[in-house]
Amino acid sequence: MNKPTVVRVRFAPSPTGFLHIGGLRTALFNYLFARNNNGKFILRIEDTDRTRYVEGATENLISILNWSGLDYDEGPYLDTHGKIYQKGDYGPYIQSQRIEIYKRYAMELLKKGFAYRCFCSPQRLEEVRKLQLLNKQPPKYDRLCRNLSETESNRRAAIEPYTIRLKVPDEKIVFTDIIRDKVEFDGSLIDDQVLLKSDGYPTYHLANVVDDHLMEITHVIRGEEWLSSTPKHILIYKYLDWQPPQFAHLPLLLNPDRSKLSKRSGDVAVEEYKKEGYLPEALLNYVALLGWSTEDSQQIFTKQELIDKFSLSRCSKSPAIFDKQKLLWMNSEYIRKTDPYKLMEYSIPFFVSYGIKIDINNSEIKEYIVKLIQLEQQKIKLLKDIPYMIEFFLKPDTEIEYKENVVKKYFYLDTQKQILIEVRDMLQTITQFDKTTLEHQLRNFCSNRGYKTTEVFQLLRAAVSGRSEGPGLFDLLFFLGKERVINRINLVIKKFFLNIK
RNA sequence: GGCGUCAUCGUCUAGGCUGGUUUAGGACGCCGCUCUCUCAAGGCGGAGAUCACGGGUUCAAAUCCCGUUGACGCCA
Repeated sequence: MNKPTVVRVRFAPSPTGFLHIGGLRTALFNYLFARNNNGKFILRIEDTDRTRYVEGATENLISILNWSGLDYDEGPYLDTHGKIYQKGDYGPYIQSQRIEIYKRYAMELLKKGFAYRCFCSPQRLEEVRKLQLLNKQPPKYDRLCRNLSETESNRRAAIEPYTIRLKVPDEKIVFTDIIRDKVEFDGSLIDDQVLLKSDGYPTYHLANVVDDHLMEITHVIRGEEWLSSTPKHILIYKYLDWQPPQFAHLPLLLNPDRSKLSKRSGDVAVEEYKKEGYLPEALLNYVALLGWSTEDSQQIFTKQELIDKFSLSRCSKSPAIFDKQKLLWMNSEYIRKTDPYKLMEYSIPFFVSYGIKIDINNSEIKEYIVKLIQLEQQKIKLLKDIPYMIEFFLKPDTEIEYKENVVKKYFYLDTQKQILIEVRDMLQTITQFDKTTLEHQLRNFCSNRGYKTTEVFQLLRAAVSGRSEGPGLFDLLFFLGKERVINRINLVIKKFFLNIK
């Protein structure tokens, strides 16, 4: 009886820093594939390369993955105190806690004759490599230790450090990739990969294969940079008598200069996008379109649509450049559709870093901010922009910043002063200080006195906000309130027109 | 250096398997007009791709085949 095969996929990052945009895309595709197939999505931490380990990187990875909304079914999680705990029947999910397992399989390979001990020193390896490069040969281990007799190998193992290498046969290794179809490699050209390092730690290749098997991973969905090492993995499966999973190698994500997306050029840390005020849904939606598309070229997807419509067969093979402009557009699309109350909540940390203190226990001020956000919602591209866009509603009248170009343009003519005085006096008489009344009165004011609306409205805007752009004037005045409006006009008259007759 | 992968507007891509319905479709960006108290958003329109190149198969190729080139990745 075959048990029904449940789709199981994993995202297996190395904790070497922050979660990378490329990593997020890989995680997303795994997530979508799992959810689409009613399968399991697993997080595994591949931290066996101790030289690249960064303190706190695992916690970081988990928390940013959490922020992105890609929930997984098994793996390490963070508790409320930020401590790691693990959940799932296939654990531990952190490779550094599985070292003995890898050792065991390395030994099995050794025993079966599919691997061998290599006693070559790093210095000798380096010399061999140099010589090969000099002769324009591909740098590759010369297999010196491959033919050591068993007794010789055992004898030296007792007294010398050694690594364990895979015996790569001189034959063609062919496999079918879901995205790329048939891929063929010549075994005679592949290096005898080190599986177990002299310190007893496994290399990526061994640990990865062992875990994928033990965790019953059915589909390996990863970046194209792993395509060339796949034949080695296939070999390990074969030698251990295991059924290999199906492979799908995603096209690479590139910098605008067409190099592999890297930390060196541009922002690649998901953390950075969070800090800039991108919504996770927008980031995910954008990244989903890098290497995947629907036939009708749909651009905006809900998460559920993404899950329902996703399929590996619609993934493209060619690499994609990460285009920040389009991401920005998509983010504003999402912000426009987000509930203003949520936007208010999301924007609080951005107010803090902007230097505006908001009393989060004061529901009145929060309501007010929600209204203000609503006024500008169409224009917000990043959450980061919110404080700047509405700060003049929140600052005391005396702290309004008057832009230089505004002062030059609006606060220097005698007629402008006159208009301000007249408008102020007119506004003073309005008892119903609401939008419709304001609009009605201001338009009447203009037509009665023969002023152009643009002239008066922009002048008023400048006087109360210090800017030449912003929300509609009547909204602006209404949400400021009569008292502050009058006060600000007076302040401007005093401050800028004092020297004018 | 070897091996591998890829190749449609500046960018993301549809179409390619099952050749003609494609004067190659959509999205971002760009430009213009419009709406308008401003900035956006919206509406309308525009520019932008000899489908990398060369050869073949065919009445017909972006689509099938072969080769070349380029880009990128991996191996240290």
